[in-house]
Amino acid sequence: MFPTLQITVKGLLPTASYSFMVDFSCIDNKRYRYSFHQSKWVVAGPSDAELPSRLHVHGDSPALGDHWMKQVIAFDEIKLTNNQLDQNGHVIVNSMHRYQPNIHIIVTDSNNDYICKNTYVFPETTFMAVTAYQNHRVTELKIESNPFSKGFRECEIEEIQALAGFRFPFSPLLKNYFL
Amino acid sequence: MFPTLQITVKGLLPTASYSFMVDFSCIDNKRYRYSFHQSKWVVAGPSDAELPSRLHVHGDSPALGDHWMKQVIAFDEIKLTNNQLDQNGHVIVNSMHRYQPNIHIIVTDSNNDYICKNTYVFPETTFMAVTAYQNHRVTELKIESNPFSKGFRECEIEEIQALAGFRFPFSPLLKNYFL
DNA sequence: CTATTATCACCTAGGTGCGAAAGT
DNA sequence: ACTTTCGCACCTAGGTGATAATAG
Repeated sequence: MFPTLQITVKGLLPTASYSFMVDFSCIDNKRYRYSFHQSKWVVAGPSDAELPSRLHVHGDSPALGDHWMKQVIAFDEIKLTNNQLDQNGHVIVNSMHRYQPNIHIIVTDSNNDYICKNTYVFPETTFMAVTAYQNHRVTELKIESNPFSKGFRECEIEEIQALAGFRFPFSPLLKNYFL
Repeated sequence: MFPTLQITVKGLLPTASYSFMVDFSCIDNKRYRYSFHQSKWVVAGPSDAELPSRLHVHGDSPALGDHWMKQVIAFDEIKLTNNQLDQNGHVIVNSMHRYQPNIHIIVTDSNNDYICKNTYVFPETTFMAVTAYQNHRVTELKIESNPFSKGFRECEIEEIQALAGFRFPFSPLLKNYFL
């Protein structure tokens, strides 16, 4: 899942135990398709049948409030799949449906038994699940922003940097500019 | 550090909180050199000055007894250095000295405050710290056993497997045997 | 026709010993 | 003469979109 869902938290009890979890809810009961003509997503019918969302538990859970508060909490281990039979623990979603990630903060006692939870929802994190990008500008945005997509960047300076193996303007070997 | 130091534990309290740590003690006050003639390490003088060993804390710490008991505990994040000024948190050792890893299990309360600890020492894990292998049979052993050294293996079958991209005797494409 | 899957080249990130060079 | 450092090729491991093949 890129970009990565990440949050910072304040106000936890430093020595209390918390677990952080994320699930995904289908935002409406609709299936979408992308209208190339209108350059936007349009409703294509009612939503497909959906299994209850799998809960993704942040790998640091359970941990003390102190731990969660001292750095950005990144849910960079979340993987999505459209395979309803998935055995890898990935979160199952329906392609062409809109989703909203929900962040749950669970408070547990020293035995990690449940005490209570709060749920936080950030509407700006909604997204459309797809198996292929429908809009080239989204592709471009991802290529520009994801380090693993550097091989697809067209920006000239980036290409030369990749060939040269170093960053301007610090060149250990000037001749490498023209490989 | 390869091979990786790893242990299994039994008999912890499933809901008590533990931290696992390793430090390294110089086994004797001697510096060694490798006698190629005698094919063994011989004492070369008194040990060099040594700073107190850095403590390596297992990344899962603190965690419940339950967590530690349900899988092998691998200290695969330990890194050794001979740089006394190291800033990366690696464990500092003197080259050409013999070391013994010591495993500490610390029990903490729900606030992660210290309660008590036990230390376990396995003499079969002693090793000589080096900056270059002194005995080619050690090099060979490491090349054969470490997956990251596959590029140096001479065993023919391994080489062909690497080229073919699959393992005998299950060949998706027989012609690939002779690449 | 549209959506999905599988394979691929191309990356990031980092763990190996080799061998030349440098240090002591 | 012995020890250490550094850049290198070669790996493991896995995250990208492109593309062609497949499914429905």
